[in-house]
Amino acid sequence: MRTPPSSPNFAPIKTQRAFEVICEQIRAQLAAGTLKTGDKLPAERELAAEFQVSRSALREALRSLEVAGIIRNVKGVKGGAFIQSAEPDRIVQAMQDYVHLGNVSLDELTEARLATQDIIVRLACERASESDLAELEAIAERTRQETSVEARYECAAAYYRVLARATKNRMFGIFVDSLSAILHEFVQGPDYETLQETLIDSRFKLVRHLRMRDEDAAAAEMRKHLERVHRHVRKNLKAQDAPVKVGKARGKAAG
Amino acid sequence: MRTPPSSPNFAPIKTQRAFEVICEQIRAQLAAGTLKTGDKLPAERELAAEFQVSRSALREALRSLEVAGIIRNVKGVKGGAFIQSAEPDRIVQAMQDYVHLGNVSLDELTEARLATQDIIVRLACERASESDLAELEAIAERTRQETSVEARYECAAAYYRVLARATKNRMFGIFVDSLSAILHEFVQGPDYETLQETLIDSRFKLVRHLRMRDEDAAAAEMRKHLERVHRHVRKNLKAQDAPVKVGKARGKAAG
DNA sequence: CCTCCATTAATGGTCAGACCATTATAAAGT
DNA sequence: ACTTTATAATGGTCTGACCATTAATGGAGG
Repeated sequence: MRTPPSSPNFAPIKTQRAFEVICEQIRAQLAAGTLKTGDKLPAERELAAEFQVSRSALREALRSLEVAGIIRNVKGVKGGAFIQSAEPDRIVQAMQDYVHLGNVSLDELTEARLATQDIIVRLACERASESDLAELEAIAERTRQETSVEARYECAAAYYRVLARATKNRMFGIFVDSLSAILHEFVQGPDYETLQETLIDSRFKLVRHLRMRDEDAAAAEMRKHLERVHRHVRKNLKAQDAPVKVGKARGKAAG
Repeated sequence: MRTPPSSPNFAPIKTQRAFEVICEQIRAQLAAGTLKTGDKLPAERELAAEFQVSRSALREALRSLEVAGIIRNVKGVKGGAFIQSAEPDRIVQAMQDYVHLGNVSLDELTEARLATQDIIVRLACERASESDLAELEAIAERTRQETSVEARYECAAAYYRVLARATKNRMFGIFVDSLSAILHEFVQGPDYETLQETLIDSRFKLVRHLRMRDEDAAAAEMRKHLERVHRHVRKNLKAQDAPVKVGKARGKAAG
């Protein structure tokens, strides 16, 4: 079973299913610019005829594209499949799935988050506009008024999102959103409230540092904050069965 | 059309389609641990009966899960839908789609890459085992022997992947893979070869720094390397029509 | 007893045609 | 001019069928 080091690089054969070919063609038109955001694809029955496949096969293709966030299906006359503008939701979903499949530990997530936020804070420090900063303050203020845990989480997510936006680089927004969404599943600790005052203080402090363009102070504040949250989350791992584990389950079919 | 600041937070209604409910249920079982990697779902016809939906609806659900990388469908007797172990491919695909939908510029990608690799190099510097380092050297050596552009790209991707793995944090691997895949579409410049010698040198130098655990030198080397690549890519933007643009196309249906 | 090959049954992939729910538009009524 | 009703297009679902692939079964031949 040895693999010669400079093997002829056989391409793994893969039965091309109809819907895959369709997806490829549409993705290709997307990459080529023939299709762009807002465009509408022909109706299903029509498209099926064009591709010369059955409607069900075509539908599976459309379903794939929809799940991938590329199109959006709308019912009724004048409905159809519309090319969507890019939303990071699907990436977040994909990362979430990845974690659920049991390959990433809480520590890894936290470390990635720490590192990512460090960059973000520093970039935001350079680039945040006054309106960004004002928005951050507004969100911090709103957090104080919210009571439900869920609403406060929403505020936190919004805060991080605005902070990421202040870097003027959308990639960071994606990373942050993904990590936030995943880590959110761990929160829900009972004494979540006790942290709140400290958290809100920290948010305001951070904005002050940003406004002073004090990169290091801002980064330090963020780090302190995240570590505090991490310690808290760690102690309150979602009760039942600690859904995230590292080990790879290598089991074979259990049918 | 104003949105009150503290609005009651109406949830956007959304017709629940059958296949979505199915997906949710399966995802839930996944998050709960009832389903785990390697498990096999019942056959389509059986599952459809269980959910009391038609086979087509069920298939659209399975298709979604497959596209999401959660299951893998295999034909034939003893075939079926198997829960997959986590592969970052889908995340990469999602990010690629995101970029294709026209929201991220080359500069953004490069900046994100620079920042990410900086972290990775520093962490790898702390944590890389000798076997990691040896593997990196082996890949660099192999790069020198490869001739085709495509093979060399493969080497580069492998190099970055191993480097990311050396951080012992899978999240970084995902980020890097995604960025690599996307940036790969930009490469393909004509004088790609002229860079090669410099590139390979750089790879070896980096490993030396890592082995000395000289974090700053390693990070600097990586930075220099990436900036060189970036300058090159920038000059050789894929001929035709520079597929990545920043502006948001806000057009409405063109059916 | 073992090996090899044809048969068979289960399964995913595809197809064809139908009906339902939703929705924008057109027509009709007031 | 406005409202109401019909109409037709469209996505979502259902039914039932057939095909291609594949693992297991079982028999033929050594």
